[in-house]
Amino acid sequence: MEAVTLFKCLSDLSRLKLLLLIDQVEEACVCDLMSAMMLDQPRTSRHLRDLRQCGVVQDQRRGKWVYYRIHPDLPAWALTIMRTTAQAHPNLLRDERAALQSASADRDRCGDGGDSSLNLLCR
Amino acid sequence: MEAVTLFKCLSDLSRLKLLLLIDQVEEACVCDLMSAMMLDQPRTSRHLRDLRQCGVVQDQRRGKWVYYRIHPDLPAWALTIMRTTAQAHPNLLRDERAALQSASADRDRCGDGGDSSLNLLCR
DNA sequence: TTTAAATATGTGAATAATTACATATGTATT
DNA sequence: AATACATATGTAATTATTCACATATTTAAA
Repeated sequence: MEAVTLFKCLSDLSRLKLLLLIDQVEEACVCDLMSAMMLDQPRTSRHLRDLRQCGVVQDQRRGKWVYYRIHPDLPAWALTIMRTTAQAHPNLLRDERAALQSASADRDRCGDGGDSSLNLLCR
Repeated sequence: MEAVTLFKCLSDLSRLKLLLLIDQVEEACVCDLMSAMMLDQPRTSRHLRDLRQCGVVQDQRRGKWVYYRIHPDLPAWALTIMRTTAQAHPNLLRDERAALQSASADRDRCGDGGDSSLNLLCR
């Protein structure tokens, strides 16, 4: 991966947050990411597509949901850069991480493949 | 410094190279940077101004020349990111570093404040 | 005080990135 | 097969970035 490619991905605040968030939670569906980021659906999807096309994340469909995670082939230096950034900015993802955690907690409570319409945070 | 600010600086190949090059040689004048990068003067100057405005480099005029160096207040995480990138891409600056070294060697040979018109590489 | 070298900037054109809104696709459920 | 939910994409408008060319500024030297 070219250095500039990664930096372009990281040079937009939404994409940067999405990427660091995905790294921190291992895996997340678009649904949870957009609600955690308070970003509308098309924009979330487009940013994720950008990240995917750069090879920095991987998507996997499971039923209705599409889950994103860091691409397994992402070189170590890229991970180092992402994590260095996250460590140096401990508050950058504060709200988003809290929202994401409570969303997935809610889903766990309501059943995983279950009716997400009960989950207010996932809409 | 905001993370996105640094990544914007690094998301253009010329700026990335300029920045890593400056870091590696401690200090360089615009003159040498543009010849090493084989970039025209206005573009070199504009990129350096961008880097300066983001607070990532510092300029200092000494006579006719303006010298750029990494800003002393640049946070450690930013340096880590730059150097991680450089380490992971050992060939990125190969030609530029060679050109820069031979240019400064030439200047040393011809005398430092001296007539740079004899220095073919510095024009 | 003219000249030349080094660097910076004004400005319009060209390109690229981002957004907004509508609509399409894929999947499960009824 | 009809419906609803999750996600993706077409497209036009907006905004930001980059570029090219000319010109300005600063400094040293003649």
